[in-house]
Amino acid sequence: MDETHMTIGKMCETFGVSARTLRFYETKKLLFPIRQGQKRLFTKRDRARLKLILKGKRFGFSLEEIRQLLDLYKSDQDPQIQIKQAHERAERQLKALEAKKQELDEIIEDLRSQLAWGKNVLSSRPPLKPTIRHFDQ
Amino acid sequence: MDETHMTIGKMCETFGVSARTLRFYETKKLLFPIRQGQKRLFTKRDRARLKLILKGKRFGFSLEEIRQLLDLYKSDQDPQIQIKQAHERAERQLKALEAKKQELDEIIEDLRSQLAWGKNVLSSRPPLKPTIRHFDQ
DNA sequence: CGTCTACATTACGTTAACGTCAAGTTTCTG
DNA sequence: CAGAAACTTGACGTTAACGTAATGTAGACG
Repeated sequence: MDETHMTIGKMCETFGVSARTLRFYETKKLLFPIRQGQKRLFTKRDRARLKLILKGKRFGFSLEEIRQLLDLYKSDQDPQIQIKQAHERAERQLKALEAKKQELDEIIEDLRSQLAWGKNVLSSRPPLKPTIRHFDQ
Repeated sequence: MDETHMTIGKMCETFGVSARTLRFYETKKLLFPIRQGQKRLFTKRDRARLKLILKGKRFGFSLEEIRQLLDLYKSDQDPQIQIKQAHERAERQLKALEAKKQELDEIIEDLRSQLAWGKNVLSSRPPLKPTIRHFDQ
């Protein structure tokens, strides 16, 4: 059992995804398993990438967005200028992410105020005293 | 010009969406324009809902998720028990939202550390001293 | 009256992200 | 060595969220 190389089946049970999904991610250049004959072997790097893919998906990113995020990790060993470009791309991504976070905060706030409203309604209608306005609506 | 009722065209230009989209949202029970003959007239309530729809979309929610959020607003004038149920649903939603926010924070953190790494690489290769390793890669 | 504009309905097309067979290998195991 | 297990490559199916005609109508206007 080489811990640095995992078969597709082992990957599936480890990460709770289907084999189809892993193959699909390969065609989409998200993963790059090496080959042993026909069979795929997923490396430590693939596993790290998959973790971020799943994290991104749980959050709601598209695979294309995730690929762009992953690409930030890719150019580590490129010459200076590419690193700089990657860095700039990363900062733009970060801005976008924080904008998204802002949207989420707004939605949460909208719901919170709505919740508060609901609570007020509940507390202004004590359950022991049956409400007078039965047929409002 | 009745400010409380808007035609579909006016809606489009106000919110920057297509007529198809508005009709589609109607079929999906997200909007409930009234009819004047054949024509749709969108009420203030529809506009409020559309605002939240668009906000949710910018964030990345599916229409189904958005519909569930909107349903929280729906039962305001229902009897007590429904308010209470809505309130509970709202709190579950809120939990989910905050979990999502947590995911986002994690991704942002992942990227931040990667960014820091990029910066280190950059700063460890001062731009004035042309790098020795021109043909690495 | 004819034409334009704004709207309507119906219906087929599109992209993303896989699911789901089908059918053929390769590898393990008794 | 036979059969199961695990894998492979197609290739078609599915859902979501609309786009994009194609075609029809109702009212405004010169």
